[in-house]
Amino acid sequence: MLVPEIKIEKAATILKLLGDKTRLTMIKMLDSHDYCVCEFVEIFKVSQPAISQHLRKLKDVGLVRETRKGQWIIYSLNKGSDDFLFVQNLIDHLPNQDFKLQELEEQGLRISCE
Amino acid sequence: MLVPEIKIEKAATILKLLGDKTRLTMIKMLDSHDYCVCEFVEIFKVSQPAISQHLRKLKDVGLVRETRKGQWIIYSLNKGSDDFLFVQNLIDHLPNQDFKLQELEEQGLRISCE
DNA sequence: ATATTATATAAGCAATTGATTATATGATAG
DNA sequence: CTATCATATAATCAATTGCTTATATAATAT
Repeated sequence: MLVPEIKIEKAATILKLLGDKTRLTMIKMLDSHDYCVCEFVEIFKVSQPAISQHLRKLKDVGLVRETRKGQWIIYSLNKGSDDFLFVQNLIDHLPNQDFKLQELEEQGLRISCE
Repeated sequence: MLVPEIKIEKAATILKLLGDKTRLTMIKMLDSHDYCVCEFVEIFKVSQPAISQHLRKLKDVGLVRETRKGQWIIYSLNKGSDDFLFVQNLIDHLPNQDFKLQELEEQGLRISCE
């Protein structure tokens, strides 16, 4: 056994969650650094509730954590998750999404939650 | 870049497909050896059309191949797929499912397509 | 040819999903 | 205390999903 095992049911649950372009991109983005909800809203061009609902699903399975910072809530990868390695190995195959952050900065929207 | 990259969209499509317990188990099983449709029907306790539909989805994204062998159709992993490494790395985290084959053999159902 | 077996496709349906709008909660600023 | 800003939750809805049954296709056996 080369890698720690994850139960099929749990793996299917995680993969179903990541089988959505928005959530998969979020997770890849969070691999580089943390983001607040309002930044995701700008980036994905969907409503704030839609973003909150995606983040809630990711939080419910333990893939992300939230930290309040004043009026903002910052989301980060939960690297302590039992299944983190599974997810990490997976997102290592995906192209870096830092250009999204750059786009945000060019629009002056990054500063909003600092 | 440590591993070949896969586009976010393609990755999400594959992960959505594998985010189903039946299909994820099928792919893991096929990592050990090939199966015919009728064996999957016995193993998963769902209708034959349900199995055919799962296999069709896996075939449509290129993860499996089919080979006719008389009246049976044998499915196998498509190791030539561009995304095979992505899938392989993923299923390496899953527990072996060979016990399902053993159950089949104990019921005398394995021999049916030989 | 006809019957049988294996598989695929079509149609229908209940459950789930991902979005929206409306509203509630919670923190900060005046 | 009240207004504002950030986020979460609730309600709703159209689209998608995964199953079923019915039927079609394709190969084998008699």
